[in-house]
Amino acid sequence: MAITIRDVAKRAGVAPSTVSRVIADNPSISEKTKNKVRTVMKEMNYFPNIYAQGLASAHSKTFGLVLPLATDAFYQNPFFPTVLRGINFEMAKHDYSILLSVGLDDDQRRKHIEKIVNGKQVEGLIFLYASKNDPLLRFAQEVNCPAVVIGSPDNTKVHYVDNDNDLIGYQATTALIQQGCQRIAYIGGDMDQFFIADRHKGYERALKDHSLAYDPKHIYNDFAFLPSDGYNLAKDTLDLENIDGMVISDELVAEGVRNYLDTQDIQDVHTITFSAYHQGNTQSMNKTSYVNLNSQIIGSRAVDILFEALEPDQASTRFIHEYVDADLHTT
Amino acid sequence: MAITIRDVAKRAGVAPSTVSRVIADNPSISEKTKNKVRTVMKEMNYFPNIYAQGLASAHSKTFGLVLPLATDAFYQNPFFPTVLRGINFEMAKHDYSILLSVGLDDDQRRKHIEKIVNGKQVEGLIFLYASKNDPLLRFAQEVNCPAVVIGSPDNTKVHYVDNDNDLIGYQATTALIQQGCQRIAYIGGDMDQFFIADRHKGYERALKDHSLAYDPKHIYNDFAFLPSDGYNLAKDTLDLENIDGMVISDELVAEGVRNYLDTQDIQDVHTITFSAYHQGNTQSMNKTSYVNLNSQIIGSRAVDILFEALEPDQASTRFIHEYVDADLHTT
DNA sequence: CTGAAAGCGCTTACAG
DNA sequence: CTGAAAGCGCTTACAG
Repeated sequence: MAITIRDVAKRAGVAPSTVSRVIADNPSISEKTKNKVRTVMKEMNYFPNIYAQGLASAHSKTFGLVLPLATDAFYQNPFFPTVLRGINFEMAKHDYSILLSVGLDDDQRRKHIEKIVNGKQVEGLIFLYASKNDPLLRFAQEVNCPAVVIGSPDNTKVHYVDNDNDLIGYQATTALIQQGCQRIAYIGGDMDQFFIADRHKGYERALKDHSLAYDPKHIYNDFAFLPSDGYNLAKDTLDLENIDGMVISDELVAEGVRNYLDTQDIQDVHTITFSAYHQGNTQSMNKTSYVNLNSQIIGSRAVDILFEALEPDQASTRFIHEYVDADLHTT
Repeated sequence: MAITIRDVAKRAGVAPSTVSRVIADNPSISEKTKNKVRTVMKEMNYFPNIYAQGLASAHSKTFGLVLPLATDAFYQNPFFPTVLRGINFEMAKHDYSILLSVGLDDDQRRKHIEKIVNGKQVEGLIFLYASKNDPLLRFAQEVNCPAVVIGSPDNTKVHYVDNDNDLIGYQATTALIQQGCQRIAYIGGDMDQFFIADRHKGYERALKDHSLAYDPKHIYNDFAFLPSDGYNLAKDTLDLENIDGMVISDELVAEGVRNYLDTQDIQDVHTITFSAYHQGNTQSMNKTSYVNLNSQIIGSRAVDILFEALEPDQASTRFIHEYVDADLHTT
């Protein structure tokens, strides 16, 4: 049917094994032979059968990407495409592919992962979220499948990459304090999300270090991560009279809040948020600061770590916990 | 190394070919044998090697999912996770996997697709977008790779699924007219996007059919699809004095527009938009209508069509162009 | 209803 | 620097 390595070999006047080595760019093959074989491959429009390569070499050259449930607000956030871009960038370098693992419920997702991991369709897993007591992550650990989490899971026996959310919460809050804010609110969201809770910790510590009182009334949670929610939050819930600064964990929420402030022409409230990807077009507005999370870098680092984890020469089991630097942009 | 079909066969006291047939649930194997073999497979925690299956059977059991460039505003829209949910739902039924094809530029994306298609890593492609003169789509056609587009491409020689955007543009506009609107604006966005242009056509036709004048001043384009843009559009650009209804193509933009209207307490302007997935929590507001696009169904239909296209018994080449019904919800 | 055998298209020691 | 041979772990006619 399809054209195979034998066909190429025959036409090029070499052995199939030689063609195979040319595909792998094996240094023991002479440039002359390589050129000849490559020319023939082009002529015949030859492409190696990936499944045959995978079976023979025991390398599928693909990673599984584990996404949250498809209903998750996660997908609305620029974080997702940005980190995906980073992952893709790094995988392309290594000529690896991404197999998606979604699923309508945990059971379905687990079965799928079980199948692709045990069935050797993937060499490793990238978790695009960190959640409490994740059964899928536990499974990966049980079967000893190399895995890296993007985020900070409640489980240290796994590789992960993240921003240092405690630190950036601290930095963001400190930035507002240095701009003169005294009554700073923390607009979190779901405190069950580790990054929300960690940034909150940093916020709290920053207040303390600068001798400002921590006031539970200034902590806002329990709303979804959508701009309309930010807008409505500002309109209906925030006690704007008693706030001169806000640390807003989610950038879409921050956008909604700013829209409201603009509408009401409220000019004396500073805001700072955390941005996966800073679009050039955003005019740097007055009293509007942000922390660039460099999420694309998080994605590529995750891939790098997975490749490291795949190296067989690691004497000991160790887990890489890496924090990607974020940069503060104040106005 | 890993446990294979031979190990299972030995332990179960049958031939490897029998085990293979049990895996495939081949009806020619007795229930008794099936049970015995299945028990052993469980005991030994056996999972078939997917690459070996794929190589031997010439079925990779995976489809490639072609995404737009990672920078695309597309990812911000609920359409993406919703359609992904539909795709996943349908693929899970058939026990198929999804291989992602992203890429930082067209060249990289094309090379990757070339590799996975020619290398038999995927049996078909699902395009999650329709764009003008898409080189990737053209490539799929050239190599005769089964493909289905989600959206309406400028190319009829391919399968596709979409809403009937002309029709729903018509229906949405008519709904506003029936609610008494006379000066209806069309908030589109990028007229290069086929769905924006098609809904606009329907809008224009509805006006005509109801003897309302088409006024170019009422057509708004050239802004991005983000809620903040909707808000700012309403604030700075829209001529709200002369508008009593708006057909807003993008639901996030619509959200921004409504936020602005609420703020200004403008109550006499109807809006209607198109929604990929209607969240239950949205209180049905006054003069706020929507068209449910049933995007999840679009996703599952795309998968079904791809499976149909894979059937070898199709005598003639034919292309399926399917429109998924949308439902109008007025207030 | 089941088994023995060939084959899918590669890679990789091994030998030279 | 290159080739012959075995093997990766399955599936699938073919035969009985």
